[in-house]
Amino acid sequence: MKLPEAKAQFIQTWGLLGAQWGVNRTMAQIHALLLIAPEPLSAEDIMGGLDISRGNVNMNVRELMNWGIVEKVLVPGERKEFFIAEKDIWKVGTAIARERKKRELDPILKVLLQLNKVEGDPKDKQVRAFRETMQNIQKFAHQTDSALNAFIKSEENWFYSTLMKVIR
Amino acid sequence: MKLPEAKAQFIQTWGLLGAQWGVNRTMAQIHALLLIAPEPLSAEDIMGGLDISRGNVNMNVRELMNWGIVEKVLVPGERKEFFIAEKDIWKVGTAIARERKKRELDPILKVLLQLNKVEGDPKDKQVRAFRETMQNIQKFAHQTDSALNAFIKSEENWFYSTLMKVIR
DNA sequence: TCGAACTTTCAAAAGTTTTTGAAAATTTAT
DNA sequence: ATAAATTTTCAAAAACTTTTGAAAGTTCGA
Repeated sequence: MKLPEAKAQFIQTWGLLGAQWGVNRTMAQIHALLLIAPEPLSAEDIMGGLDISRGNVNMNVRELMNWGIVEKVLVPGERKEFFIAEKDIWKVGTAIARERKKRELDPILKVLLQLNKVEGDPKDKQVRAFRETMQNIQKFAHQTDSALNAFIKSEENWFYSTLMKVIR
Repeated sequence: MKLPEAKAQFIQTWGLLGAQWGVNRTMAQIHALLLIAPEPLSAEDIMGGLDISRGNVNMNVRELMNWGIVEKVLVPGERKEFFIAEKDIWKVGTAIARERKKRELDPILKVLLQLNKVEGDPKDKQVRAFRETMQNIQKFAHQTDSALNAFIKSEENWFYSTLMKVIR
């Protein structure tokens, strides 16, 4: 396989992976394109490289910047804005974990906290069973939360070590 | 909050969480409904409980069974089939991790293996940079893979493991 | 201040996923 | 063997998400 073909393949695979990770496909593809670009790319480069519209580029690049894995750079002598991707894959990984945690785990932790305060006779089997289920889920969610926080904080060798601690 | 309200709230929250985890919302809601049901539920109970069609119930219950977190049970004297959810949340967690790994990580590992075999002059900066990026991603992906495998394999009852942590 | 270069917005169009429900298939009781 | 009960299928409809592209907004140099 030659380089251009390999690049195209990577962009497409990264896009598919992103889609399954709850990242929109185009956003992941833009990230891939920037990740393997030797130079900063302009909005137009991205439009051309992926064959997508200007608005689409704008929207997704903005989101990538929100996630903290792409940034704007200014190229001397150029009026346009250029973009580069974070190349340290660990940082990319932790950024994704952070975003997902924010979107996914934090809200349920909040609701679970409410739900095991459900009113009712503690002698009622139904009430007891419900509370127990909620408490179990809460414990699980908290463990996951701890593991993710440790991951986000750690710079190296994250999940394996944390996970071992939590599971053990 | 009273029990019925709490149940409704839980179903709705679990559904939203599921949606963000790449599980279809209805599938997650059916799982939630079964998780807090004191008795096995029939297809009709689920249709009524969530206000969805028969076909929808059938399809999503089947998928939950594929994931190994819901099973069919027969209630003596009843002709219908009934369903119950796995109540051990740790098992549910590992099932989800297993499915997601299968869908998400395994395919990219396969492609990455191909991609750092890209042909080209090792003196070419472009080729070198590309290979390096691929190798970094591969390393990251492999570590994630190991971590997930450890998580999935750990058969330990999660309750026991938390208990140990609390006691220790 | 003007206008060219560039970026952002957003409503409508295209694409994708999920749901429905009626028909077909299967199972079970008699 | 029959028919009633139940489950499964699947094409079409509905709901949801993403993309487009033209128009509005902004920035910057002269």
